[in-house]
Amino acid sequence: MGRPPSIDEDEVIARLAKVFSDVGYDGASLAQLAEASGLKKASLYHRFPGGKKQMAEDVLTAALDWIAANVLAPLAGDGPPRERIALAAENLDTFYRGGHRACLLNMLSSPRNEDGPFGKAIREAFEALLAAFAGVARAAGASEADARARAERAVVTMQGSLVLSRGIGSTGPFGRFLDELPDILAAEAGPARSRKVQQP
Amino acid sequence: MGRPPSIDEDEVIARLAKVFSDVGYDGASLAQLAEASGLKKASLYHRFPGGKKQMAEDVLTAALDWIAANVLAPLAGDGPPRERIALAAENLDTFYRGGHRACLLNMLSSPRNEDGPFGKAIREAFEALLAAFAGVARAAGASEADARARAERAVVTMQGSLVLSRGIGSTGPFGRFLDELPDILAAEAGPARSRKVQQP
DNA sequence: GTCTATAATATGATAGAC
DNA sequence: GTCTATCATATTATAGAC
Repeated sequence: MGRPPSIDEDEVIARLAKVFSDVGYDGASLAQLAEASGLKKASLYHRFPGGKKQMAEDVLTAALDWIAANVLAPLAGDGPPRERIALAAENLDTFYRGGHRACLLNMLSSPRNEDGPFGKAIREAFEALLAAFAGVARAAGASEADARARAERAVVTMQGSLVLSRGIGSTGPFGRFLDELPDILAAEAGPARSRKVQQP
Repeated sequence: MGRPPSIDEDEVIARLAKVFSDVGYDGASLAQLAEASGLKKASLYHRFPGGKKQMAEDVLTAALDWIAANVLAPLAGDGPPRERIALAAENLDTFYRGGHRACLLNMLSSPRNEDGPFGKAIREAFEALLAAFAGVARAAGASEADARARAERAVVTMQGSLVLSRGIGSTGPFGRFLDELPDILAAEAGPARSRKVQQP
């Protein structure tokens, strides 16, 4: 048999993920991917016979699996909704490195979803996240329509805060998104309480 | 003298802008840029001696000028705040083609703002937009801190809704952002009115 | 100002030794 | 399974005619 793997597959995927998250699909060259992974180009092709496209696919799949296990699953749990949300927020913070890492769903997106090799996976991932957010909002007492609106607001705010954090070079916006996530998804106050939000 | 310009410069910039918005900086090849602009590669280099980098810079500058004139200026006007916001929203709808076009600030972003040729312009553009939004929120009666929070929420929602619209292949999220923009920036109700939002 | 033709390099990918 | 060496192509960019 050949040599033993010099690097764990999960570690290779993790290193490739950083490159794709940083510079996107087109921006990632094989030279860069080889450098980052610690493998030579030919070794990368041995592990990913489908080439760069497969690398990105496997990276995306691994990311979505992680999100499914650490964000979607907690949101669908059976504890108090706000506790589920807090756990999901904590894991999103880990996933996005506190806002330092861009979202693959944004970095791998193509102009029209249907084109591009990842359009279908990206659309399904967004829809799964929307469904999970809506589910916990529903569990917190929102109507079906309100839950959907809250879920969209959560996804939109997450993506937008990541874009702005990268744009201004500060993780502030993403941090504030995490802080606000519970109130975005679960009604802020009981039915009889007066509001204090949006008033100085 | 040489031949007259076969295509108006503004039109060339507009066509290049579409390419960069669609596929980003790295994704845009000179073959693609030449095809889209209607000029041959050598003619593009005649107009943009700095090459692809200058094309993207000029495209970004033109976009930011348009935004300054059609979004920032209206927001800083002297009419009723909600009218200023309505005009800004209308022009943002035009600029982003109803949500079909991605934001250059997102497509040209680099991992760390400081790297990349456009980081400084992008950061300044975000800050100018934040300042303009905060200004109109302030004019609508918000405190300085509340105005800043509302401005950030507006920028974050705009960027996030564009990302989600592209991701799911529907302009719905961006359309809803435009609808909500007045309430994001200006207090929704007078001080004495009870709330109806976020309750089914 | 635009074009055809071409240069110089980087890219994605493969062959074949160990 | 990893590597060095290489291939074919696409890329950015330039030269020079009109």
